[in-house]
Amino acid sequence: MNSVKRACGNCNLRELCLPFGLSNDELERVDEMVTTRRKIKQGEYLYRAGSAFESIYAIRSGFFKTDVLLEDGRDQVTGFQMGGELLGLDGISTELHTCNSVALENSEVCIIPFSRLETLSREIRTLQNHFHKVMSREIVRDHGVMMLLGTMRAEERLAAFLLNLSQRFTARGYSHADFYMRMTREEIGSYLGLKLETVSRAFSRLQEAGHIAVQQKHVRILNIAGLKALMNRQPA
Amino acid sequence: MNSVKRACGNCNLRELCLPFGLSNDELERVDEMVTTRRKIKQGEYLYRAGSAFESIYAIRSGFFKTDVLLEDGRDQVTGFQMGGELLGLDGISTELHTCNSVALENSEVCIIPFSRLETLSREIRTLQNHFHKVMSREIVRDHGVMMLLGTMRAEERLAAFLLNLSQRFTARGYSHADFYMRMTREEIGSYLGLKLETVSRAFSRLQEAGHIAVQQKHVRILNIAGLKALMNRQPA
DNA sequence: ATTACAGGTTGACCTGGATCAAACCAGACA
DNA sequence: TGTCTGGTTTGATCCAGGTCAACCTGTAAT
Repeated sequence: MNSVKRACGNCNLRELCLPFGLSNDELERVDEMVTTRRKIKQGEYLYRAGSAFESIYAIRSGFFKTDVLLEDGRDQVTGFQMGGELLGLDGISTELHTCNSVALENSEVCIIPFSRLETLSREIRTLQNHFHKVMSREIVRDHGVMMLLGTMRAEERLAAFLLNLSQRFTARGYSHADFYMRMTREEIGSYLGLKLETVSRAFSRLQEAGHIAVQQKHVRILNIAGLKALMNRQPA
Repeated sequence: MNSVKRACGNCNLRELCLPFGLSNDELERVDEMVTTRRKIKQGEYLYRAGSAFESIYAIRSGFFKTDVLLEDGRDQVTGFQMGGELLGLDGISTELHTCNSVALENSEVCIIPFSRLETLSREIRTLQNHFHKVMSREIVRDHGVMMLLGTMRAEERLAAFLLNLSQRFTARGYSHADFYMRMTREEIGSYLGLKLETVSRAFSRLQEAGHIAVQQKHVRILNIAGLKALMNRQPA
């Protein structure tokens, strides 16, 4: 943990993150709310299911996954998060975290005490509205995953996944067509409702079809249109 | 559409719905916000994907489903909603609805203009916090569905689904063990990521195992513990 | 009562992805 | 430089659920 001044004002993720669309004045007030950061090493937990919820977290750098697990040991990755995205929204409802959040690379988050966020968003309309939009966006994203898990075949799921990553990398100023994935095949599989072998085969088939070039975690997208077309194929 | 006075104060779903935990004073102010209701006949749309978002809706009576559809015609039921639950939260993010909402029986909703809800929740802390909890709960629910779609086998999915319905009916004062389902096998299948035939077979197998008694849409739960145990079985 | 029809059940067969098993590869470390 | 290890790829086989098809049931209209 370390405290900071001018957290948000200087952050280049500002426009992707919570302070989106705020005036300088308002930005300063948000800065007062976000006084501490926390570094999380690769493999460490940001929070665990069942622990008390007090804050949400904005990713300043790095990469995370969230997962839930059943009593019997089965688990499901519910999302991968990158810079500018918020973690911990699931904890608001019961004031307990309902999933685990693990850093997939060395990362840093800004700590946003939730009660202060509520106070401030009673005072700043723009902040309030934007926070609501962020929560709503998470719901929409989840519906997309449900769609994917409920109706798509393995290759379509992977195509959808890669397109989504690509688009999020683009929004952060990275190449849309050439990136390293931080997660393993098994984690991708868990997220997509597939086994790691199936994920691996799907990668191979997309490569054979000339849509992508893969080498371990390094992916290059060669034919975006092809991937998109794949997603909209009728099943069977 | 018809206007009403004392919408929430007289509503027996008050404690399940948005006004949860409000004082009488606050309740009156919420009443002023919720001035109109709307009846939707079975099969009619409350809203459609792509239409402008202006309000969220609280279900006063009846039963709904929401679904998203892909260009190619495939669709996925993303949820079933009953009295006291909110509809339309997905629309906040883009100010366009992202799914369709259809009444599965003759229903009535209270219209909650979203901008007024934001105004009021800047003034009433309890309302603000409760609204955040409701949104967060939706995210948690979605994670549950992702878990179900990603890791469970057909019978487990159906067991989880029935237990969830049972629990929600209980919260509304209906029998936890004896209810009519408003949705078809196909709709259940779409929600659970299964074909209707598989849903039908799963019903039959749960019945053979003595966990439930089914006759079309009428379900009786005979062995809750059995259903719960089923959900926590290791796959294969 | 008779018919029509949407929804539900059941059977037979097929297939995509799971499972099991054996290499393979790249980076870490001695 | 070799070897260890966690992750990945690939092959062979299996099976849960999909697909196709026939039939049943309850409701509602005539």
